[in-house]
Amino acid sequence: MTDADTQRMGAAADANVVRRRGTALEDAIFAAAESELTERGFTKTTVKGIAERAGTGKAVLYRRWPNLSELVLDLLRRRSLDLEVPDTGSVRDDLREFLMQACGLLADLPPDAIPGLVASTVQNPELARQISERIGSHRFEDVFRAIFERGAERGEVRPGPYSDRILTLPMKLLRHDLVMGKGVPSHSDIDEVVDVIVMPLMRTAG
Amino acid sequence: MTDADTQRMGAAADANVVRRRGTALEDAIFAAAESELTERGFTKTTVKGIAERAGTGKAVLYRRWPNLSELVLDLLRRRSLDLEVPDTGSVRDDLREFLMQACGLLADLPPDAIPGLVASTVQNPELARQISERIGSHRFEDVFRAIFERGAERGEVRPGPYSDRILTLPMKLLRHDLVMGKGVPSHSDIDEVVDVIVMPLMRTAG
DNA sequence: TTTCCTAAGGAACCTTGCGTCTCTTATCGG
DNA sequence: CCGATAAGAGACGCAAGGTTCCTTAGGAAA
Repeated sequence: MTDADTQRMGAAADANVVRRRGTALEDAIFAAAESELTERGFTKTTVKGIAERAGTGKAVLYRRWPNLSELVLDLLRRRSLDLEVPDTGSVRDDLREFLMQACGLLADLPPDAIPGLVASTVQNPELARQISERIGSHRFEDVFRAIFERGAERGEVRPGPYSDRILTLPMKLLRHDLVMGKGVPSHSDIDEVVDVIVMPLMRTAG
Repeated sequence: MTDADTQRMGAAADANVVRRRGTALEDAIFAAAESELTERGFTKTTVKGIAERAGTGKAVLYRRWPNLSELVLDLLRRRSLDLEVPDTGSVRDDLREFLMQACGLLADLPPDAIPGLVASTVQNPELARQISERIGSHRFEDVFRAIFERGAERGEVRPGPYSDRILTLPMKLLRHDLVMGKGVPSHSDIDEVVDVIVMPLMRTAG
């Protein structure tokens, strides 16, 4: 009986051994991934680190995800994108409310997470699309359109139709700071974007 | 005499051996780096690949740069930032001209280069600052201010002063796409940013 | 309860690239 | 010519990505 055999038998006899399956295991993996990302950043996070933290083996992770980036992408997928469309009676307040919600979705990601994900998946158009979607892309346009159209009916802003450039403007400005490593936009950042750029632009006759 | 000894002596006797020093060597390294980046993308480019392509050893690269990211950053540094301030007589054309120049500096980088660089350096504030600068940052504000002030004198746009939010707007929008892995903005991207966002905003009474 | 199937968990393995070190010697300047 | 230095080549250690193999816990069905 070799040392390895002894070790295996030892493990098998260990009363604390508890194997998880399915959802419970995946929850543990996701929780471990979030912690590793927060503590180490995306660039320094490893599959091994997540596996160990989740109390499992690398092979278990690779049975589910082909690589780290797709695991992290799945982590983003779990966050609800069902944001509420604010209806405060004022375009300005609707925008501020919604942008705060949207930015809050990514508040706990380390600054290198988005650029790191983008860099590692840019060659794969489908993954690139999913990332773009997860961090707020085309879905958000519908919300902004609804806010502007409602405001146009109240005479607050110019009437539509609104081009993609307009509908993507607010998120692009805030996301720019996020992906450039400046961290999550603050409330005053959001206020400035709305008050200095978006509202003046939307009031013009165009 | 071992095989390794024979090999070394063989190399020493090789009439084609030409060692480069200083600038000539660095030029060869930068040229190799550009080619590797173009062919493989940032994520797949290796120090080894660049060294081999430059006909030198890894240690030579590490004598100059602590890692690949700083080599690539130095590559960006070599590109002149002395962009001309256009004076076409029209704000719109000045903007388009300048933005085309600015974007042209990065035209040959693969789409994962900027996000990759950002991700790998975000934890280092000084490097992050330099990258931000290389892909168009605070220096450009002066150019935009000059263009707008000239236009205001002609009555084309509203008068100053112009906040940072205004002065950073065009580059942020283009840079957003760049960092999101969309590649270098096209001329029509630039036209849209100018015509749909910047000019209407700058014409408003504010 | 027993049986069977399957995936969990652990460990070993291979490859690749980062980064380092050593040694020979080409190159340049004095 | 001589001396100093960095180029070039190769070896090395380590870590992480990804893979494979084996034991066995866990769940479902009989």
